[in-house]
Amino acid sequence: MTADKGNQADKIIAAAFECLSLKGYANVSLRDIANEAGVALSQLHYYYGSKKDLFKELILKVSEKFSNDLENYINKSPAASLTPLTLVKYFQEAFTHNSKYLRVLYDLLSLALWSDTTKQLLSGFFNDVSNRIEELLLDNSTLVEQFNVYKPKTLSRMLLGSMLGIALQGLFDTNNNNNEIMDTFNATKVIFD
Amino acid sequence: MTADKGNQADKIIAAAFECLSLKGYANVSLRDIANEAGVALSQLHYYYGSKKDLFKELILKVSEKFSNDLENYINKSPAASLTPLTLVKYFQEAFTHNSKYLRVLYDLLSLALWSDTTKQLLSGFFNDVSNRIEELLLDNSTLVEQFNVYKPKTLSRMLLGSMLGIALQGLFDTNNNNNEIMDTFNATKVIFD
DNA sequence: AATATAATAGGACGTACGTCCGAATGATAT
DNA sequence: ATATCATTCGGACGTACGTCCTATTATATT
Repeated sequence: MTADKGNQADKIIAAAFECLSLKGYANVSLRDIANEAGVALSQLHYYYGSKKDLFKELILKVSEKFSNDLENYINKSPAASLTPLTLVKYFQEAFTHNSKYLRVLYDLLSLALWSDTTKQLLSGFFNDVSNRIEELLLDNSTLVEQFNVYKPKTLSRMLLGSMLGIALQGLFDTNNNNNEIMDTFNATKVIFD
Repeated sequence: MTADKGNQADKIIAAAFECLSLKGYANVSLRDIANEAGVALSQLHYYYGSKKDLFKELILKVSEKFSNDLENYINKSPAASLTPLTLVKYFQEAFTHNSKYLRVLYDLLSLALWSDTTKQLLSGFFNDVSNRIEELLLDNSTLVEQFNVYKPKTLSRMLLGSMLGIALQGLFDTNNNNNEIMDTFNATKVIFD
């Protein structure tokens, strides 16, 4: 999502993301984005046609980035320690170092509450991530046994939901006390005791 | 939040809520609200001064309603069965019968990501609810013992976060399969096994 | 070098928005 | 009945927005 000099279209998307992470969709105008990108307003229409289409593209980029990040995080973990806790650690890391992305994700989610096309895009993203978590669960046979009352799909959705909700809560901590939020993430480990 | 005939100010707030639940903050204009309320546009300025102040009022009303609902739900549960699972059941009920309120809550949350005054309002609300959950936890001495590794405050935040996240996820289920979401809520019970 | 195509910029267009004024109406007190 | 104050309304004002047209500049093709 860093600006690729020379590629105007990417520069615009990157600027859109930057604006979004600073002010949120409701407060961002195409003029803001054009300014941030250092580009004429009309360029946005030239490359993306409409505001809707521009943000459609942005959503695809953001969810792709999230999926890739998660995948990389999983892959760099030693296979021996690959558990659902990997997911917890990933969210802790994301919250600490990429809260900007989390804010944008939630902003886009709220957008999707009222727009069917956006909803479709993001529910696809949710499904992808949730399926990936399900794979993690299934890789661990003792876990499957431990939770055999619940379907792995259900468990993975529960886990993902918890992560998202705790992170969301953390974004509202006015004291900005990261320790408390990390502890809250950690508390989900009671699930695997 | 139902329109109180004769009280114009309340009628306007109720209309604002209705519009919000249908279209979301970003897509609602003061003219929409005035129409919904059956009132002249200028009345909104007369009673609330500005759009910001109107929604500030609305946020207070909505969070009050949430807190009250939860409190009522807790109180009508038999004391014997008063556990954190009460919270799970409350969210299941809210999701099934009051998803409109949940949608509005998330919309307002996303608003708060970018507005300090809104953030303050809603983080106060979060704290209230989280404190109430903490009381529920503390009432159950066996639970306190079971989870003595984690502070009750941390556990309550984890629980609330999980509920919010799972509900959020549910709002994006395009198949609208309520059974799956209820199962996902139920899966949080593994915490108390 | 000449020509065609793509990219960029400036700026105009209509629209929808939040705000708020001034007049009309209703209610209340003297 | 008159005066005072609160309430309601229609509509105007300036502004900011998304869209898109036209002219200009850069790039590629012959």
